Amino acid sequence: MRLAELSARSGVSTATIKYYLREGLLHPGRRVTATQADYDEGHLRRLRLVRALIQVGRIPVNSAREVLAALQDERMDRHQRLGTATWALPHGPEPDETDPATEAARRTADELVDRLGWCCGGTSGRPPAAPAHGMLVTAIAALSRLGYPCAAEDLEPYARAAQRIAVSDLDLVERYGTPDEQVEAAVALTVLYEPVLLSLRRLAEAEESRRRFGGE
Amino acid sequence: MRLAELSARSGVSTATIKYYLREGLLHPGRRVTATQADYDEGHLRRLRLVRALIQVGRIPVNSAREVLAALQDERMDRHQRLGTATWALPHGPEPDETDPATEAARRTADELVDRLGWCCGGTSGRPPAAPAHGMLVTAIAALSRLGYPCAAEDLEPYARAAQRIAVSDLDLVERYGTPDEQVEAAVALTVLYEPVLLSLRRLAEAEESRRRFGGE
DNA sequence: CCCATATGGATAGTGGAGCTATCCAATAGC
DNA sequence: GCTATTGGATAGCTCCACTATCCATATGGG
Repeated sequence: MRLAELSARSGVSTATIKYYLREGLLHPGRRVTATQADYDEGHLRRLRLVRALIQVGRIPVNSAREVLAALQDERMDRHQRLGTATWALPHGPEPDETDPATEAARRTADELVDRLGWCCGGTSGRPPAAPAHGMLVTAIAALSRLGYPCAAEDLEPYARAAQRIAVSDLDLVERYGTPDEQVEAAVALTVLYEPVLLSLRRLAEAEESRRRFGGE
Repeated sequence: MRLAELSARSGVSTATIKYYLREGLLHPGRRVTATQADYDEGHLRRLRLVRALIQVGRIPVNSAREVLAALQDERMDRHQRLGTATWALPHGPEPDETDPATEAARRTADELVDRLGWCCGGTSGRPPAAPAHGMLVTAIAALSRLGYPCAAEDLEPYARAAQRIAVSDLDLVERYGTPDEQVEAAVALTVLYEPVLLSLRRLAEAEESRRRFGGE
């Protein structure tokens, strides 16, 4: 299939596809002549994934490139590929180390991780802290700077919920046969279930707020 | 306190504070002379909230203005103010109605909402669907376009987790005395717990992935 | 009282992200 | 042969969140 057809079948403009090709999000097609290239179903599939990551998952183009690179890196096993892909996801500003709230937040995060018995994510020892850990610390610091409580105790219900969610996630992933499929599934599900989760939470909050405060 | 002091105490540059004043995220200070204005602790607190929403919650400036406007609109009760504020939060692209996947996604979302017995969020009848509902439909459509399963059945564990999270959220909110404080708390917690939740999920996924696939 | 300094306000400019429009030479297909 | 289309390169556009400059007006140390 040629560029125009790839564009028609994906609903993405040729200009944008060319942009993704330039940015390395999409492999170049097989060159047929000097002025023509051939794209296959794999390109279509990849293009749809790229669009989903960028438009639905709101991942920046640069991060998307890294995520996609990780999921086809043959040198790593499933766990490593998933880890590398997750590593590349956007994770907001790094904690501001000059702020005392950050240090307290770090302790809270560590305590939480300890309570749950997770071995990744701690600051002390072990592999360099995951970006998600910095993200957590930044958010806790912001909350406490505003005077909102978020001790390990307050966060625990959220962490337990996250744990159950992760189990569901990996259950979904294991429905797929080959490790390759599993890794793509893991990335797609990690990223695309984020809006699902956030929107469900907002709907659930509305419901709970209605239940408690409705009709005042 | 004058602009320079507000800047020093908040860690936000005077240029940025002026920008927020222009954009209506921060009330102008009390004018003392033609060239001086006086800012109080309320300004400092508001400024910290604005920074948290924008930097940690990654809310666009325009949305932040609407959110902040809602939380001090005296004409509404708690439930309404919280709803209006949540309404203004960013929610990604609207579902693409020309795509058949969208229609299927809408049915899935409706079925899920039915199963849980939520009365908001449905498409049929009742108040105009919450933006979060569109966000959910878009995400489900994107997933199914990629060939990933997300029937109501698959989503139910996520929705149950969201429900528990919403209960925790509102419990935290109810720690605050006045409705005004509660509304601010609700908005701050809705927005600032999003990164908390996402980062906890990523950490939990890493843990679960290590448990299942680690050391291959 | 004087004058360097600081202040608040207005306006224009910056840099990054994610496309988008234009141009071009080489071909495909009639 | 001739027109329309293709892939590729490049420059431009729009939006966003700031940021830098300018200016008239106070302020405060001497």
